[in-house]
Amino acid sequence: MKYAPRLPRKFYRQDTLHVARHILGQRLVHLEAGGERLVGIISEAEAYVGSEDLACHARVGRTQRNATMWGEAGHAYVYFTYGMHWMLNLVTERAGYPAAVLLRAVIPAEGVERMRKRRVGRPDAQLTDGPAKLCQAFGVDRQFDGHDLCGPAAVLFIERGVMITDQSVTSGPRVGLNTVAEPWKSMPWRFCITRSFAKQLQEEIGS
DNA sequence: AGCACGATTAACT
DNA sequence: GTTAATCGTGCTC
Repeated sequence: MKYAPRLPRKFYRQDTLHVARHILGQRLVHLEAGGERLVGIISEAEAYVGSEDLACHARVGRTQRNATMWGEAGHAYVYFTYGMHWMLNLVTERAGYPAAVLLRAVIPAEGVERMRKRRVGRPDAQLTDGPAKLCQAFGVDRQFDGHDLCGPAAVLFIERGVMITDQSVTSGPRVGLNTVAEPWKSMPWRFCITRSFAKQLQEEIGS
């Protein structure tokens, strides 16, 4: 069995908005310790760009929690919020500049049984359709903060997937920024695959 | 040492 | 539509 190539570090070094837009259609992969291979096609992502962006964790400066965002591109920034949820981000741009892309949803493609086990009682459509849900389904938590997605030992990384044309992408304001000041609250830095194209992808996976 | 809150979710009305 | 759950984090005292 031959797998698609993994996205190289130079991909993550690009402008964060570009990465957020072009991560759509790529494949999030977790090679579990037990040998299981989990894959999801990325269908929604958001950009968080620098200390000036008042929605970005970097707004408070560098802390122990957000330090990974200041590091080299191509690493995972995983943080804990709301007392119970983990969030997975991909660090972007140059080292020393804090920016990342939040993965908000994927379409399950491989290892669905494992995801169902981690998300007991949920219908398949709700296995990975939220940033905390996909972390739960993929078993992503604190231990992956700082994980090198591009290193030879990576067990969490992004594989090349399908190209998504502009007509199959929507963008809009980021989600959950209730107390964030303008203009940051309304910047259209959230990117989604359209419903119809997502449906098409799901049918291809199912067949 | 104490406190308010969050890049959410699930279960309500 | 609203709200409780639940705790690490960063800020204040």
